[in-house]
Amino acid sequence: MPVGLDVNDMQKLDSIVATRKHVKQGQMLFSNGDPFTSLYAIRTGFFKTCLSNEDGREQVTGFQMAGEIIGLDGIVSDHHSCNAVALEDAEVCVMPFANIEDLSREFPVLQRHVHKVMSREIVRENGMMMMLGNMRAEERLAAFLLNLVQRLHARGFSQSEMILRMTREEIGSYLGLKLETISRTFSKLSEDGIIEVKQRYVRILRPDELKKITNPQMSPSCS
Amino acid sequence: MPVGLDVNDMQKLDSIVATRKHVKQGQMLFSNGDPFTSLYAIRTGFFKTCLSNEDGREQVTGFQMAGEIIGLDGIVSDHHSCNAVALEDAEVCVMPFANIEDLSREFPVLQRHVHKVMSREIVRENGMMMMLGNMRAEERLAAFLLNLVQRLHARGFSQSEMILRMTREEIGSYLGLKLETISRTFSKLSEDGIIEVKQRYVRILRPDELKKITNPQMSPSCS
DNA sequence: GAAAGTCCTTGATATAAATCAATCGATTAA
DNA sequence: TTAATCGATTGATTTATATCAAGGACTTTC
Repeated sequence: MPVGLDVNDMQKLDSIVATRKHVKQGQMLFSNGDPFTSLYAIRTGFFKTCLSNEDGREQVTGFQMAGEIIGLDGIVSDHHSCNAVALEDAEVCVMPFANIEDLSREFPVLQRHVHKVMSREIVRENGMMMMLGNMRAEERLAAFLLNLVQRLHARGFSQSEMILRMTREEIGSYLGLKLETISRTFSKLSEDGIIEVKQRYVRILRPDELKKITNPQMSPSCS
Repeated sequence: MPVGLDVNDMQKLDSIVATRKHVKQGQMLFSNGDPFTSLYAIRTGFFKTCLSNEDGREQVTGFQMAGEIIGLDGIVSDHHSCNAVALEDAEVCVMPFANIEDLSREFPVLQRHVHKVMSREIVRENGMMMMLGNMRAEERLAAFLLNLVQRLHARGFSQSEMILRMTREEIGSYLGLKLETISRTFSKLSEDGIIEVKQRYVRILRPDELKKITNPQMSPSCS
């Protein structure tokens, strides 16, 4: 946080993230209907958030990794409206929302940060609507892989290879496709020499080609 | 606002919504790339927000009516990332976001309200992902009509009939379908005696049947 | 190390929605 | 009033993805 805060101020802000919680792979951090008390900052590990229908259909609404915030869905109704499941053993900071609101009034920089985090989530979901409403399977998977590797790279990992933390079915649910379609699309990208896939391991061999798939109409001179 | 605020406080809060702006049908209130300065509360009229791709594909991300807030997408990057277009002549309150942040620090009730508005939008978009990822055309249109008429009813209009403010193409874009599919699905619901449609006029004849379409797996005893 | 359980891949076929095309109706302009 | 335009409907056909089905590759358990 880039501000002129003194030691006392820093201690107050630290109090937001004072308590931590471990979540084992497969466990839920919170689930639909739970009372909302806190936002969670992921310290380590990997989560999915998902909704389930009355008739059992599941929609994965996001995959979250270290440094990202989950739980924003709970603010509006004081209850969570989705499930947050750890896809690998994880540790989160529990940030009681009452504290966040109190300290936001005292520290404009925190207030601004909270607003940006929420707005970022809105913009991300706007992009998901574009993806789900307009893109073909290959475009969706290409955009998904580029987004994932970019976020991993921002955390110091490779910009070309990764280990997926989720199954084909979960990717499919996120992208509005069936697991078989995800599998076939991986195979297609692999046959085309654009990526290398071995189970959960993915390496991006030709990132430009992958980007071109997400922007199919781009003229060659623009690339 | 249900709080113990004195006259002076009320005047401060009113200052947020001091300036108004008229937007003619077809005009944009803001568009992708515009600097973000304000949120807008719709006083009268009807808007759509939409994203366009590099290659010209358009995704309608929402339809907004009186009392709803648009512009939240701009907070994260200080620039808007979508277009807001008036579908009929409209009037909005211009709410400078700097004022909102200042007064939110002073009035917890306003702070809370801002957080809920943003969270509500996140939850709505979660639901859209479920719709776009998992539902069939008939389910999407049924859910869309029920949502629209419910919001209109909350504003004092009929709970069974409405005039659509948007074209079939715009509905299709919102629901991830083509305009022909929207038209055919309207005709199907009409033939089944569930709704009556004449151009932009829609009347819901059998709301329970419409709800059943959105929850296809519900057993009869649950309805 | 065999068995069981997950997850993934691939093939054959079905299907919902898209696309292409023509017409119709309603509104606006001349 | 007649064009002209825009939006909506409907039909015929195509297509991308889903579905159904079988087998293969890892991983975990005992």
